Amino acid sequence: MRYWLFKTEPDAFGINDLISRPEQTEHWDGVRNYQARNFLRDQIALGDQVFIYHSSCDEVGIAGVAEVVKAGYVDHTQFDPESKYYDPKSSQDKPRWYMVDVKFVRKFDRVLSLQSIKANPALADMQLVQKGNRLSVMPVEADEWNILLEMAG
DNA sequence: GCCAACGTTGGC
DNA sequence: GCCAACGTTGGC
Repeated sequence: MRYWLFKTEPDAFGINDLISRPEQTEHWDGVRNYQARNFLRDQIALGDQVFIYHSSCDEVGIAGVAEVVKAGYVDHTQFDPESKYYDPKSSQDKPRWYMVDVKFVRKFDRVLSLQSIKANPALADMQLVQKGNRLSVMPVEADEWNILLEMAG
């Protein structure tokens, strides 16, 4: 079992939206970056645990936890011309983009702020806090995961 | 295969 | 809204 961090803009889709979905489950579509795609397609497995991270908003940080309930499969939005995630260069027999399904597990009492994550020396190696990091799907080490959970209380 | 131009991300 | 950092595109 592995740990991950998924970024999302809560104005578009946040942890409260996940909670309100049927079965508190949603497919994590719209990832259009090859490195992140590779994680989704090749490495993220059923039962893996995921931090839901809110970006570009008032309270930037980790909002809670979700669990992978379906491993990587083709993101259908790439074939839909009406979708903002439409990719005209993708094709049914050679799909470019993948997604997973996640189910809500837990919402933190308060968002674990990026500020406090950066302030913890034990987390200095986290990919999230590296300069210029722009990945929307990234791995989290087990020890980092445990530290973050402890900080969240 | 290089690399400039462009678009996007995301914290501030 | 700014801007640094990065990924992608496309001409050559």
